[in-house]
Amino acid sequence: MTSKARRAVSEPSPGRASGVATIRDVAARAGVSVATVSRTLNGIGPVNDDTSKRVLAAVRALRYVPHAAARSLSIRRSHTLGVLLPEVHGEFFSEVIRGIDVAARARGYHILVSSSHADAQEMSSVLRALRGRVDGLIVMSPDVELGPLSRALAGDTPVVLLNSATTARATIRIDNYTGAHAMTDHLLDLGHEQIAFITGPERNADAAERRRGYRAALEARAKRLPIEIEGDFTEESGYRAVPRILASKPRPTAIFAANDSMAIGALRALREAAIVVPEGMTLAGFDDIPMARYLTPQLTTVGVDIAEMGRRAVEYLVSSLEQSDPAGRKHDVIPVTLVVRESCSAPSAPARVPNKATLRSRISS
Amino acid sequence: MTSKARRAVSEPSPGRASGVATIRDVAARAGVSVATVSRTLNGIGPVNDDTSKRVLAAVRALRYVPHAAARSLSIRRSHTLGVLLPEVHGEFFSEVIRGIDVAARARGYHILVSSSHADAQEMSSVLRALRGRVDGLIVMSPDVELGPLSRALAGDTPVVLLNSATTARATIRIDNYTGAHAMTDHLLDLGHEQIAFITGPERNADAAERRRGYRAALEARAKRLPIEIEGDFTEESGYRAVPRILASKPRPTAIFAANDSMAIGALRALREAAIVVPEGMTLAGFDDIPMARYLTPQLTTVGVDIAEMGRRAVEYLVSSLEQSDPAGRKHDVIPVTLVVRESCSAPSAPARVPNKATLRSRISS
DNA sequence: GCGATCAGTGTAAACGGTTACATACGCCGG
DNA sequence: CCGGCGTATGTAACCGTTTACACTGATCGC
Repeated sequence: MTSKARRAVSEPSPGRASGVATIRDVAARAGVSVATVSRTLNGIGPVNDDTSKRVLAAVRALRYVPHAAARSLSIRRSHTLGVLLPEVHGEFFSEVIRGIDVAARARGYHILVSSSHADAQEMSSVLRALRGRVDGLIVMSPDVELGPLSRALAGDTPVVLLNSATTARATIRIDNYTGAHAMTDHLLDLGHEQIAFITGPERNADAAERRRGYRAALEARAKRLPIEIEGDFTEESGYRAVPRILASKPRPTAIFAANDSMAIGALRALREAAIVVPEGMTLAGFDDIPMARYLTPQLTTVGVDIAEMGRRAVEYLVSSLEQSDPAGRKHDVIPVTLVVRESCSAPSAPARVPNKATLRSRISS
Repeated sequence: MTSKARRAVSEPSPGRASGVATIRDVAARAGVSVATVSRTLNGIGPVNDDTSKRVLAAVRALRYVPHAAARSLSIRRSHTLGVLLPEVHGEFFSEVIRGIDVAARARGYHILVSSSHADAQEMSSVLRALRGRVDGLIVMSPDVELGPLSRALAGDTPVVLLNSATTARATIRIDNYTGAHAMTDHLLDLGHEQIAFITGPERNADAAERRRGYRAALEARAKRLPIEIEGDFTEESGYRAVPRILASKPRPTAIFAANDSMAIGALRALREAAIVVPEGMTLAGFDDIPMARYLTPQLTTVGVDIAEMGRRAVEYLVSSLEQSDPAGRKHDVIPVTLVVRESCSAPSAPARVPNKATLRSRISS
């Protein structure tokens, strides 16, 4: 039994020699049991007023702070939410995190962030490493297929998916279809007949929905066929799309890019081609990233309340975590707004934007 | 002893009835002890080849994933880094996180992010809640005083401060002084004699250094007194600064804003006053946020490699964590670059930017 | 032929909390 | 006077890992 001496058994480190105080040190100092300390600190069960005071005094004296890992192990809850993001799209990203963070902290949760996951392989491995670390997950993976993801999820961890095309789990997504439809309608209303659309990446769920909205609007109102140029959500691809758009005949009078980054690229290309926006070409984007209103001309686009998406994700997760009520699969849709600025006008006519002010209209149900 | 029956003692849940497999389940299935499983999985100590195979097979069969909290408790290490950020400055924020995240994952660490801390009070409480959850901290708090912060830090947790004015801990900061000095020199070189400076918030460390650089450059080269207008890093404050600048006499021919956001605000105000940049007024910023190159005219500014700052923070933290060598207090400075674009020219002369291309020059040592 | 060394494994004590159950006491109604 | 109940507290099992130490054979040098 010599091994028992490895640590002076329960001896509450008299000289504060070792690192940090534990609940046992506090108990010893307050002259009570660890149970009482725990009860006092967590406000559970009846504790005498005097006792409680002594405990709290000991806590302060020892600068005691409970050890989160120990607590997690015991109560089987980490009060932490995992946030998995794909390759980051700049501004979008920080907004999502901010929304999630604020909502989470308000509910007493921390967030563990992991971004830039190239492939499903890497994502699974991160997912695995998260067991025992998080109580729930917020996963944004518009590109990645869900097969590997589902397999990596033990199944007992609640998950909410952001902008994913699936019904297998709870999802929260942007109303891409309605947004794209409304923007296309707006352009049609202005009198444009040839509206080119720069698409997003092939396998991206958001991109697919936006294209669907564009096509549906065209089909419903005009007899024109869609004019689609391939893009991949990068500014560069927007830039490259322009020559091909200008070459198509009849030449389009409006360009609708599936996201703002591509619209920015297109704007650059148009400027280099000495085409003035909106007089020579109308241009619209999607997302309303902060930069959109700083462009010259200010970009007409579809506005998305990104922080709201994060907020709702947390809300759903926490409530399904704290009530044993499973809350079922929820499929929440974030409404979008049409944000009309300077970059659109009637074909071959000057811009007609009231007072240069931004005009926002809610378009989702 | 009836209480012992609370759980069938060590019985490895035969029907997988309970939640998830533990190391004991794996051990039972492989016909070995938990120690052997642990050794196999961690590659520590000698394990027979056959045994190891059996263990791994059991792991796969049971879809066993080690429980992070239990592991943390035992090895007293969470392999997680805490990242505390102040009220978020949009783009800056996402870059820092990305830099940190990528570097951390490369070294096998996770990151726990907490942003938007209004006051020191709130920050301390978060700091406290992090004990047992993180092995080290990256804290960015240019405004907050370090008193409360230091007190909240138990002292045993390694910390690296980002952009803080202190020598009490390891710090990594941007070379604000040199950057501001170089930009002021640049404007002087162009021939400007009256250069107005829009300051940052009173108690912000970055802001103070930038002002110091501006003043030093003026003092060294010109006989002119500094012209300083108060700002607070928000776009709005940049906007409001312009009328006051235009009113001062002799009227300045150049504006140097202590960050890009304020420069953007100033640009808007100048446009509304029908003053063309750079012909009617030269304008410069600081940070080189992504938006800077999309403005019209593109903004001349001081470039900072933000992700690099995150990377170095992780590097320092991890190395001081893994070697018992404390590595001492390190004070690292991130070099900056002068990014010359369209928004600056000689007074009352057209812009003279070579080919409209961006010109970057490293200016820190 | 024998102690020393070493590979391979098991046992059980930590890690620092929570909490079911037991205990002790005071007070109540009958 | 006694069973019952509520309050306040202590004891120790448990959460799921890691790892110091003990143990068993086999191999080796001399």
